[in-house]
Amino acid sequence: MSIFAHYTHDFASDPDAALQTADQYFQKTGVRFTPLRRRVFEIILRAGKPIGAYDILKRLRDHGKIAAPISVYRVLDFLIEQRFVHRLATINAYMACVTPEDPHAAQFLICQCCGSVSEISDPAIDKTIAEGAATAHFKVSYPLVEIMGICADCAKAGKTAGKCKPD
Amino acid sequence: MSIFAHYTHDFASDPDAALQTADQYFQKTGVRFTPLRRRVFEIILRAGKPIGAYDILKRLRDHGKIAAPISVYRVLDFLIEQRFVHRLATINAYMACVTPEDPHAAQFLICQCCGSVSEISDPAIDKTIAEGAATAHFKVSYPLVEIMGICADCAKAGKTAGKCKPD
DNA sequence: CCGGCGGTCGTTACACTATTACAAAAATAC
DNA sequence: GTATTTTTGTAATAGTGTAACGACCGCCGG
Repeated sequence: MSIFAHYTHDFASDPDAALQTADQYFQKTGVRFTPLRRRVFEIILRAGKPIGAYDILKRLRDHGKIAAPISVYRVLDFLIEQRFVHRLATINAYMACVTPEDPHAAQFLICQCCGSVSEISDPAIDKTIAEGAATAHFKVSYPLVEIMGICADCAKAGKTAGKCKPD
Repeated sequence: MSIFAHYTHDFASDPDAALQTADQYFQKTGVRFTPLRRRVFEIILRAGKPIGAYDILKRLRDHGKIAAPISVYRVLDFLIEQRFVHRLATINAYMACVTPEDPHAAQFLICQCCGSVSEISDPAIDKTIAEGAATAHFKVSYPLVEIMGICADCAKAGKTAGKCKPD
């Protein structure tokens, strides 16, 4: 259990449970969770870390599915809209979020050394952003916060942004 | 004069002055501000809004310069490192910042209707992000905040995220 | 039953964004 | 003036995302 456990979504710890949650959610809402959509969501969940669109495509094909990029992007758009998946613009990757019922603004800590990403959900950050935008009379639809830096593990190993190997 | 004037960088209002500032800055620091780098910075300044790497390339070529994408990207890396240019990850575009001497975390308000981008620099946002990251023992190198939504002008015209034409 | 309708998916082609590898040229240092 | 470092050029390619169009599938009303 990491030091972030109380703070991050344990989005990758149990893909099966997450899929079940999704099944129930879509059953309840009547939104169509088709086999393709479910399959893509499962791939993202089992990746255990952010995954690129073309990696998803590769894994679809590994399972005998013939698919084009556009199929993946369409499903990603759907899953993002349904709040089951986040897009990380800085690294062009996608990761799962298992708490779509609880709409929240998420922030991401992206390690420049090891590539790991932690999702946090800090209301204080969300609040100051909302206030800053309001000052500019700007109506927020989606606040994207991607914090680049060095994670605790890499920092402990003596790594820095410029040099990702220990001294 | 916009309502943001006290709040945003008026980065595009006077390209000539910005270029002069850059000239002086690089003279002072001894960092090489080559003709190509200056030319690209000028193009970004005169664009008056975020501009893509290939648009920069096009404009270089319009002025008789034969150049490849890599040239533009190298210059962009340089300008970003020198804090004269920001990269907007969500829209793959670049825009000028005229206050590199005053290192600051910037936040961007990106209008989903008209595509305009305002740069704000809200210390409160910066502070809460720093605190949130510290809680996770994460060492921040660059906090990226890109707030998607509807700008004041478009909101006034009755536009929304889904429908970018007035009712 | 079936015809229309909206949503989903397949197929093809393409546009846009960014990088690798190596060579030439220019500026700087000794 | 030669060696070294930095910058730029050249060519090819990798990676990311969309457009356009048609087929299919489920659903609803007639």
